[in-house]
Parts: sequence; C-alpha cells; structure tokens
Amino acid sequence: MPELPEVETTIEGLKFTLKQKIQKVTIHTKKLRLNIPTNIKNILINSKISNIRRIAKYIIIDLDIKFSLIIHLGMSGRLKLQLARYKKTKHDHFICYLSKNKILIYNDPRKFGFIDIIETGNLLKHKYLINIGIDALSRKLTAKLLFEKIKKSEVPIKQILLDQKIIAGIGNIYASEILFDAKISPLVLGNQLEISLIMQLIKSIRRILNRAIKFGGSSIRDYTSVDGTLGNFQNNFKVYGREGEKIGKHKVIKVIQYGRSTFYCPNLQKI
DNA sequence: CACTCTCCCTGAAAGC
DNA sequence: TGCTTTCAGGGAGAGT
Repeated sequence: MPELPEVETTIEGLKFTLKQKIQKVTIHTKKLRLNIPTNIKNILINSKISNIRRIAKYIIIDLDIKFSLIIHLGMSGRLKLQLARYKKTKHDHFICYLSKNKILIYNDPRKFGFIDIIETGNLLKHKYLINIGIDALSRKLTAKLLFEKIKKSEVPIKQILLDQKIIAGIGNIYASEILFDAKISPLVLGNQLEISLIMQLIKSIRRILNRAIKFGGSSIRDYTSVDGTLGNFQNNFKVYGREGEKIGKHKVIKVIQYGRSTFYCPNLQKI
C-alpha cells in the first residue's frame, strides 16, 4: 500500500533524525521478507544518520560509516518516530534508539517489507535495486522514452504501470487513479498507445502523485505517516474503491487484472 | 526472453 | 453476537 507518495511523506517526516546517532538497536523478529542481517546491530551502533532519501518505494538511510540501510514497507509496513516513554506494541519488529531521546520503529503486521544494510557504494547493486526502472517523478521520464519501452508490449497499460522495472513507484491504487485522470482505459495494451496519449499519461502520473504527496500520502487501514498521523489522500480517490458509484451519470466498475483489482469508468476512459 | 500466477503474513471486513 | 471466509495496496520467483 505504501506507494511512492507514502514513502516520500515518510522520509519527509524522518528528516528530523538527520545527524543523530544510533545508540541502541533491538530486533524482535527474524522473518521479514528477507532475514535481517545478523551483523546489523554491530554496524549501526554509534553510526550517525547522514542522509535520508528514497529510490522508488525504497527508503534509504545513509550512515556516516559508508553503509546504508534499505527499508521497504511492503504492504503494511510503516515507520514510527517516537520520543522516550515509548512502549513496544504488536508488530514492532525493529527499533533504533537515537540520540535526543528519539526512537525509530519499524512496524509491519504482514511482514512483507524488509530491512537490509549494504555499503553505500554498492547500493545500486543490491538485488532489489539493480533492475529498478525510472522513478515515476523523475524528469527523465519522457513520453518518448516510455513509448520506446512499451511500443511492442501486449500487456495492458494498468499492468505496465505496476511494473517496477519500467516505471518505479506506482502501486495498485495510484495506477487506477492515474489512468482515470488520463482518461485512458486500463485495458489498453502498451502497443496501442500513441505518443500523444503517453504524454497525457505522464502528465497524470506527475499530477496524481504530486497531489498525493501534498495531501500527506494516502492511508487505507494500515498506513500512517511517520508521526503517526493519517494521510488523507484517500478522500480524493476518484475511482479506487468506488465500484458501483457514479461519476456524473457514469458508473465506476471493478475488474480483476493479473489478480489485482482495477477500478475505472468505461464511459470516461474509452481509449 | 516475456509473460502470468502463486505465495509470503496478519487483520479488517464481509458473509452467514 | 460470534464464527468463518474472503480479501488486501508489494513484489519475487517459479512456471509456462
């Protein structure tokens, strides 16, 4: 669920921890999607947080010791930042005690996320980052580039938007919202999209994701941003989760593509 | 190589 | 009300 906007707002919230020292680390699970490296405590203790950024949906916390933490939130992960007096709650798997009484907590009921650590110089060689596509908000994402990538594809555009090797950062919710905004049917195949439509699509990608960031990301059920407050972009969903509702006089329907739900309005998304 | 499906896990919501 | 079933936003990896 955390898609690019949720990750972006999370790192904004984490900026408070810049330059702080990691004083203690406790781990309360072995199994996230990846095993947490056994030496992670030794590496982290006494290091200082030097930068916080994201690569697509991956949160990168750079340390002053030339190592970087890679955190992925999976479907239900979140980072909480609390002050002292924090009490461990269910699914708090990884806890960093920082200087100035700040505590950074990774909580993930479904354990689909992961935490890993790697030399900063080798970051892009990490097995989950090495094949990552162009960031959805990058200026380098141009209509021409995307056209070249998908002009022979017989995969529906909805699925293409979810393919992190092509464009990185879009998840299932925003894929539906973006296609509605662009007035493009999720069923259209990559090779059926002319460059003018792809231009329109890229505009919608930027518009929808930037708007969501402005609203603090969205939260359904399990996402809260780093200070624990809920984002509220979900109130702005035009089609996602609105099966049967009408936009003007046109109904929103739900279809399943590749095992995932897609919401769209056939009358308003004809191409 | 490109594409499709299943599965990891827990909890919320829907169904009965 | 309470028990059971279904479904979920990510994404790797196996299978075709």
